[in-house]
This record gives sequence, structure tokens and C-alpha cells, in this order.
Amino acid sequence: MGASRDDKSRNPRQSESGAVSIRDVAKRAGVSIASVSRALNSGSGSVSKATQEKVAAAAQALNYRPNQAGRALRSQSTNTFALINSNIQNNFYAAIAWELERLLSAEKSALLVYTSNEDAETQDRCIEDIRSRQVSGVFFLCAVDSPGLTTLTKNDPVVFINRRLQSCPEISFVGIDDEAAARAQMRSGARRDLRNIAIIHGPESSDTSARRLRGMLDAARDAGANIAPNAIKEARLSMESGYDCAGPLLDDKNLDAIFCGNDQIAYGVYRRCLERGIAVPDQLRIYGFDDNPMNEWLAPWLNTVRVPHVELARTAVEQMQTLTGNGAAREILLPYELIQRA
Amino acid sequence: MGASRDDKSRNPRQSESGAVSIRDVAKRAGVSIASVSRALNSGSGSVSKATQEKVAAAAQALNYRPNQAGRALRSQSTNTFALINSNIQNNFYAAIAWELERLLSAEKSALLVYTSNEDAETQDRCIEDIRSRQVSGVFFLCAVDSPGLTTLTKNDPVVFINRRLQSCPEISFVGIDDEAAARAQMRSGARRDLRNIAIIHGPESSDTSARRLRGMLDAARDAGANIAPNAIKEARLSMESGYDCAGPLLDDKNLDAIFCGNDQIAYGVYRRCLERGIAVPDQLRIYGFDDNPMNEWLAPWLNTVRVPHVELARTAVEQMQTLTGNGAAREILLPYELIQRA
DNA sequence: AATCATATTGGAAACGTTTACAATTGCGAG
DNA sequence: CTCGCAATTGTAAACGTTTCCAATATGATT
Repeated sequence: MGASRDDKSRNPRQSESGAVSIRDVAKRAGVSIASVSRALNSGSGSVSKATQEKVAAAAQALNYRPNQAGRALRSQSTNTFALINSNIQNNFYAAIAWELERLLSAEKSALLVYTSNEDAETQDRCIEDIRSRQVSGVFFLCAVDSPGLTTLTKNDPVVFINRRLQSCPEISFVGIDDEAAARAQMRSGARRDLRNIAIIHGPESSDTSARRLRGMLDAARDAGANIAPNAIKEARLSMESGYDCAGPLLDDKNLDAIFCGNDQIAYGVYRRCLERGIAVPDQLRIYGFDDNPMNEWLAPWLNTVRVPHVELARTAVEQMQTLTGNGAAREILLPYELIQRA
Repeated sequence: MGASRDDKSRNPRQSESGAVSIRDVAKRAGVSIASVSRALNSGSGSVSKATQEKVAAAAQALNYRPNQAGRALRSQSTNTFALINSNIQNNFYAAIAWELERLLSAEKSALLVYTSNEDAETQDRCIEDIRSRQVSGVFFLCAVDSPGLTTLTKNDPVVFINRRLQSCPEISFVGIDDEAAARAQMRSGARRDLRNIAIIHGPESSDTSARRLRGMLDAARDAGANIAPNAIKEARLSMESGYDCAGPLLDDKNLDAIFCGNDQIAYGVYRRCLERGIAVPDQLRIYGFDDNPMNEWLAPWLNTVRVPHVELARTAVEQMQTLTGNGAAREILLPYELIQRA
């Protein structure tokens, strides 16, 4: 039976598609495909040492690699995870993505990377695609609210990194206590006697940005800092937006410091200062948030809050493993660190 | 037959696995799975308008997404590409990755991202994984020589971006004329009368770095520039390595400029200058290569060569499409631009 | 009204795995 | 020598698609 099937559907040497399948290995090793599968996965049911060796030799000789599509179809598990990133150009996010990839590849898993650009519609397109690819889990690096998210979180393990969504309180989250960190940073500024300050915060629609703003305002009030009525501005989380917002603020010659919702915004502020001939940090201090790994090299003028991106990624992967093992969703806050460079 | 099969293997409402399959759609629409497939793909063989609508409605109602594993298994084509990046933390590379993702997602394809860290063994592990995932094509962003590469290039469409390999002359390449660009940059430095110069080039094992070095030396000789015997150093393509190499060079107080193999190296040099109290660009000019998109914001002191990363990605995707359509491998050089900031 | 061409449809096979189940083997004990 | 048990192996079904082929419905032409 099996033989006749083989005879008519297989070429003598190898499959016509060019790819070598488990069948080819079985034939060469002189065993059944079931044995090949068992030998290679050494999972359910054991094989004799002789078979094990024959199969290994045949697989080696044919340069066989199991077809993941077949495996995924049968076992309902692609070893594939997805990352939806808001903006891979932000080096801080890229560093997290890189760490995720590193950790996952150590577990024989691969990472599909998507970019949402903080846009709900784009994010939903990514989610659509992900849902059809039967991924094992999805990481969000700065998620935004979008209709498709509900369906996804219902069916797949999801971990939010760095930003959670109020609309998804039951979803795992790994980040820092943004409000406390912002408060601590503002207090540290107050201790340096930076009295006249401005704030350029991220979109209030972002939970993270909102918390950071709350913390800043809270601590500023406590410290009795001076914030002019129009010295609190909302920006998008980009350099351009920081640049735009900084313009009017810099007219105030008494300004001591600008506190920014993240480092990208701070970069924009910096450039505006350069153009205006304002010396940083001598005339004006700039505070950011995240601590982009490049700061150490390129932004010695930047004070910021270090979000531990390596640990963030590690913890996110651990939590993902918990979820795929049917563990409970958790909210995990990691320690942050104030970085005062100038 | 079909009915009895359905009766015993399907729940009345939906598949027990939670995922809705083409069968569920077919049942709800009251047509065969073949018709559903045809209606949704509108490919081989047409369907009547009535069926089309019934299927669309059912798919919509059940929130159906075709299972890519099944599709891939049958049609031997995952709409998935892989990118092996040498170092995603380099913003210049991240920008290319981002652009690739953007272009591919517009074609309903996804991108698996790997990081090789310029390490042959790591790259081979990535290639192993890729080979088992039946990807439609592989992009390399700065490939290194490795044993697995030969097998891969034999079986899958491959496009090299930014760096080619002498060992793979038949593989498509998209980049710039590095030697000419380096020559032009060095000449532009000579015209500014930067006579005493040093060079920190990338690894000579990298074709790109070697070409850049050749161009620099060539133009420096023509211009009669002064290069002290120990003022040509080989670095890895990292900020740390640039920092290390810069140390000894900066002892020469007459130095006018340092030309670096890429921007990362230049960042390391910059930091060393800061620490030594050397004013950039007043006392020393720094030249890099690539033009990291963040330079505009953070490195106004950096002269560099802009490699058109958006066009690079676009051209790479186009060439990949050519390859998958059985077109010929090509070597494509795009125009570069000298950026003189300081 | 009967016939034929054409447009649609459904049945079934195939893609490459994993795994439940049955069959076979080897081997020691009765 | 036979029996039974454990270890190993093979057979076949199933995962969700796409697509070939045959069957049916539709509509036009005689």
C-alpha cells in the first residue's frame, strides 16, 4: 500500500519540488515516516538506538529540514511570535525588539516584526495578518486602542510592553511605574533648583504619557515650581513634534528646564536650542524619558529616566511563556533609574 | 459522506479549537469549501455573484481568517520574507528594516527579522531556521560569509543590501558605489584643506568597508594628504570600537580630521573627543558614512555620506519581486549624497 | 422541446507533518 | 515450546488549504 503510493507520487531521487521531505528521509533510512518524526523530535514514544542513528544519518545526508508549514498545520503551533512596534526607528524600541529576537531565537522561535506607527488602522491591519498566521503569541511595544485588539486578546496570548491600554485591563503588561518615575525625576530637578520649567508631554491618549504627565505635575506642584500657563504642551512622540513644541517655549528667557515625555521629544528640543543658540545644558537643562541606548554616545546633555530595556524584554518573554503555559496575566513593574548627565 | 464526516468531527457551532476554518464558512454559506476558497481568492475559476456574496457574508459573520499554515502547505508559498540584519541597534539599519516591513506589508507579506551580529555562526543558525520556514525570500542587511549561505542562495531568492559578499558574486545586490563615495568624500575634505587626517575603517573582511577604505586611501594619496603611519586603524562597526580606536589618534594635536568607516564609529570618536575636551568641529572634523537618520537631530557636527536608505529598501523589494518572478540577479548601485554639516 | 455550449459548483486529492492505534518484534518465564 | 509482556515500528487519519476534474445547472440555439 504505502509502497504503491510512493511509486506513483515520488521520483526515485528526490521530491520534484526540490525540497526534501520526511518521506525522503524515511525512504533513505529504510524506516517509516512515523519513526523519522519520532526520531527527530524524540518526543512521544521512543525509538531504538539503531533507528535513531539511521534517521540522523539520512537526515544529515539529505540536508533535511522539517517543513514548518506541515508541522504547524498538524500540531497547531508555529514557533512564531509577533511584535507590533509603534516605531522601530526609535532606538529604544529597536533595542527591545533586538533583545526579544535574541531571546526567542534561543528557544527556536522566530519573530515577525510589524510597525503600527501609533495608528489604529495600521495596527488592525497588522493584527489581521497576525491572526491568519497562527502565531504563538503577540508582543505589543506601545499599543494603541483599535477595534481588532479585542478579538486578538481574546484568542491569543498578548503581552504589552512599555505601554498598557486602559481598555485592556486583563492583559499582561511589563513596564515601569511611569508616574513614580516622572515624580522622582521632577523632584530631582527641583533639588537642583530648576524653578522655571516647561513640560512637553506625549499624547494623553497614551496611558504611559498620561501617567508621566501626572507624575510631573504632581511633583512640580509639591516643589512649588513655576510653570507658565502655556508652558505645558502636548506632542506626538517624535523628534519633529518636540522641535515644533519647543519653538514658542524658548521665547521665555528665564526658563531653567524643559521636561519631555520621552527622549525623542527631547532630541527635537535640543535641535531647536542649537538653532536658537541656546547653550545646553548651561542655559537650559533638558530632561527626557526612556534612555535611548545612544544617549550615552550622542546626548551627554540629556537627563533622563532609564527604562531597563533588556530586563523589559526578558520579563516580557518570561511572561509570554507563562501565558502559553496557561498561566495568569500579570502586570509587572520593573525598577527604573534616574540618569543625570548634565 | 461529507456530511457524516462533518457530523462526527465538527461541533455544531464552531470548531472545538476555537479557530474558524473554511469548513465553518462553507457550512454557514451553504456551499462547498471549494467555492469558499474560490470566492475568497477570486483566483482560478470564477464564482457566481450570489455565491460570492453568501461567502463574503458568512466569512464576515464568523470573522474568518484563512489559516496560513494550511495555505502555505498546499500552495507552497508563505507570504513571508526574512531579513537577517547584522545589528538592528544601528538606526540606519533599523530604518531600512522599517521600510522593508512597510513595503512588504503593503503586499500582504510579513517579515521575519533576525539578527546576526556579524557573526557567521549566528547567521547560520538564522539560516537554518529560515530554511525550515519556507520563506519566499531572504534579505541580508550586511551579510557575513558563512557555510550555510551557499545552500540558502542555491534554494531561495536572496538579496544583499548594503554589503555584498565576494564569495557570492551571483547574488543580487543593492547598495551604493562605496569606493567612489569614499573617494568623493575624501576629496571634499581635501578641498577644505584638511591636510592631517586619520582613518578608522571597518573590518577589511567586509567588502563594503574594504571598498570605502580603498576609496579613502586613493583620494588621500591624490590630494597629497598627510596620514601618519599609525593613523589608519581598523575597527569593528560599533561605537565602542570607534571610541577605542580614537584614543591614540587624538594624541596628535595637529590632526585636522578623522574619516570613519561608518557613523557608529564616528559616534565613538565624538565621545572620545568630548572626554578629551577637543572641540568638534572647531578643532577636529569628523567624517562618517551612511547618514543615520538621527544625525539630523543629534549629530550636527557630523559630515557623512548619505546612503539613500528608503530607496535601498524599495529597490531591494523590487529586485526580490524580480527574483521570485524568475528574473535575473542584478547588482544595483544607487546614487549617494555628500552631507557636510560642519 | 430538445440539444448543446458554457458557467458554476462539489468531490476529492494533495501539500508535510504528528500521533493514536494496531501490528510486529524480541525475549524471558512458565 | 509456548505464552505473554514490553519495546519498537508501521499504518492511517487529521490539520486547513487549493485546485483538478467531473458533475450539475443555466441559458441560448436549433
